[in-house]
Amino acid sequence: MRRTGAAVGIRRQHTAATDPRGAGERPDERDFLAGYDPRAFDPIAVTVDVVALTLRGGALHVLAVRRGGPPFEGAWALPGGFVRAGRESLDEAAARELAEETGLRAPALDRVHLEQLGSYGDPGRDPRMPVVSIAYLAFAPGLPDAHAGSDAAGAAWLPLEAILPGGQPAAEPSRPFEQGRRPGTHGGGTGRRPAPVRPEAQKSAEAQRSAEAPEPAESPEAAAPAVPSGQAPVRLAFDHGRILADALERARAKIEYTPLATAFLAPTFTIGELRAVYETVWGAPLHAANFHRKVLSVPGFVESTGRTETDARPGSRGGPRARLYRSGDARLLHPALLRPDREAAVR
Amino acid sequence: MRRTGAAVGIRRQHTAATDPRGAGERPDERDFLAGYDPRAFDPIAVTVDVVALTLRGGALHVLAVRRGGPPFEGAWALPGGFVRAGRESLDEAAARELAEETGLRAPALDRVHLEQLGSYGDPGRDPRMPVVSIAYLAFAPGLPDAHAGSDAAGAAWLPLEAILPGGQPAAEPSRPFEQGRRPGTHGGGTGRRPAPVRPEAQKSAEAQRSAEAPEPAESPEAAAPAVPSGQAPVRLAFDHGRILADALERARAKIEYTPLATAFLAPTFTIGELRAVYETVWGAPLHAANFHRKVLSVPGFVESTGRTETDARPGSRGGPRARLYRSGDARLLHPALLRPDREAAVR
DNA sequence: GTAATAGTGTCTCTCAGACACTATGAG
DNA sequence: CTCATAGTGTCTGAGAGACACTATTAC
Repeated sequence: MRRTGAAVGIRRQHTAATDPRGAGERPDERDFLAGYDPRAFDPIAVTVDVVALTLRGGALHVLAVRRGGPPFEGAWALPGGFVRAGRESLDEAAARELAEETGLRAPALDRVHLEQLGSYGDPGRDPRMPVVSIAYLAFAPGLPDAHAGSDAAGAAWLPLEAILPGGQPAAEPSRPFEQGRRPGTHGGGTGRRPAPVRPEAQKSAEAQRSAEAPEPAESPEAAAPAVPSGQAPVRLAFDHGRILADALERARAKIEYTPLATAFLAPTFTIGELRAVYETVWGAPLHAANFHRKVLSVPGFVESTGRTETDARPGSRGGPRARLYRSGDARLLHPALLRPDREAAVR
Repeated sequence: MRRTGAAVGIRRQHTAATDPRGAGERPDERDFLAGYDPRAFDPIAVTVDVVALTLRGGALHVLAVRRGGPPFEGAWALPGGFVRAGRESLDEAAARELAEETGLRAPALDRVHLEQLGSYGDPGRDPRMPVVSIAYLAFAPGLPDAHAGSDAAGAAWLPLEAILPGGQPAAEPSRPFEQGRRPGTHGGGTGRRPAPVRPEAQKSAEAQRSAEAPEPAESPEAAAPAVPSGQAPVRLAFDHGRILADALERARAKIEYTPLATAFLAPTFTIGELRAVYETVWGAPLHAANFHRKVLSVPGFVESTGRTETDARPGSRGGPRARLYRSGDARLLHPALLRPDREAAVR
């Protein structure tokens, strides 16, 4: 029997037994009436949760807020909130939540890519009441520290590797972020290319917090988990771990056939920076020369600005000034970039 | 609904109505109340809608129900209904709706692929009240006539071409279902089986009602549209037209990289039948010889049964007996099948 | 100087697409 | 017989991946 990833098998549900509502009458009638008085039904809360991804110092980070009360008090969770019934669309609600948590305003916010990821509504996912969450996925360029926004007890960018060690579903031999990048570990994670492991990615987790990306000023009163320190996997509240995993897989797939990787970068960028995005999100090193040629060969992916890097280049180890590009007008990459590996994902 | 005594804040969130984004007070306090009594919020109804696609006589059909009351009384709509709060997951709700509408029971229903498509929650999409719909997409093998299920005034399989003439986004020169086999065009294609396909699809609208798919006992009072007669595009109720368009695009993309096309077929099938699925869903003719080789070369896509067609082959105009295959165990096609042309279209 | 990067050239292998061709069976 | 299909052989062009190589800059 087929069925891919998120597919569900169908089982026959029976419901009659426990249905407290009228037995004889046509369900449609009930629905009709319920349509006018939804309170005849058990209420379901509708929220949006946002998985906002960004790159800080060469590592993927996700925006998280600290919960100030039970359940999961003190735990990290995805930012989100209730949809304002009838007054905003789901997309608008997600954008609003993102803006509140990041403190971004219009101009900067426009550079953020936001798309719907999926909905989560398993019974019991919130112990208090039935809640359906519509999850959104956001790609943002390097952002300043998260605002402990208006309605967030504490917000911070957490390194993804602290939450999803190894990187994700579909157990692959290639462990994206942690493994293979550490000095002591065996050569290359994927095994493909032992040498060119990018040092940036390597030191990212630590180096970042200390120097380039000092963690956001923690909400003072919150004593609990500061930004997690590398090793022990952080468990997100509710089913947010699963949502995050789904989001990561979506992000990895999406940059294959769309130019959205550029959404992680400044308006102008070098091919090397773009390659770093792919390497970080996919968790695998890419062949620099071929990547370069490939990107320039896909119509509409990037367009030249005619300029080159001029200022001091952070972390540069030397080399010629790279040319600067901006995002092109293509919405789909054609042909798509191919993720290395993939073999294992099939079975 | 259950509530736990000590509940605090469902999530840092302000109550929608007030949302003073209160200066001093901790938002979490308000959350406390909000989480505790969701009725403090304007209620949002949560429903699932199912886009069930099947192939009947060489044309894509979608399951639809006729609305028995306002709004959109008499119009066709996607089958769907309210999620039973706290007692079923979204997936289960979708499966339940599909079962009710198709009248399918366990064994047959297990062969149906069902996956979440996306959520729709624009304000005003239902004139009566705020409703968020989680849409599902189903691929089903040729199914019998739709049951006027327990809660459906009338249910029927409508030819997609009657609703989305021309087929959908990305307006292509290739018109999916209507475009005829151009004599002189290379062998295969939508034009493959000129006899069965064309006329069928064309007359399907009428023929179906009279012979092959007699409309489910029409809801007597509903005078409105019988199964739409070919030409005038049917407008679905609510935003279901857009949902259907999204579903079709998803289906077209999904069969590229998953073996889900086989979900439209019987447990065993020929390569020619499989190709007909692709041609119908993509609305474009494929090169028969290359398709054949390609399918057999993708690991895990199909596996041979060792048998060949034996019975009378409907619509056959001669030729050798085709070998029979069944679906393989791959979840992803590797490398993927490529859709002809491709242009722009991204969400 | 060394080391690392930007960018180009070019080879090989895979695969998609096109065509040619044989074999089979319905009418 | 004709004609449409099932299935195989094979060529060509595009493109991915690998490697070699030059040029440029930080240290």
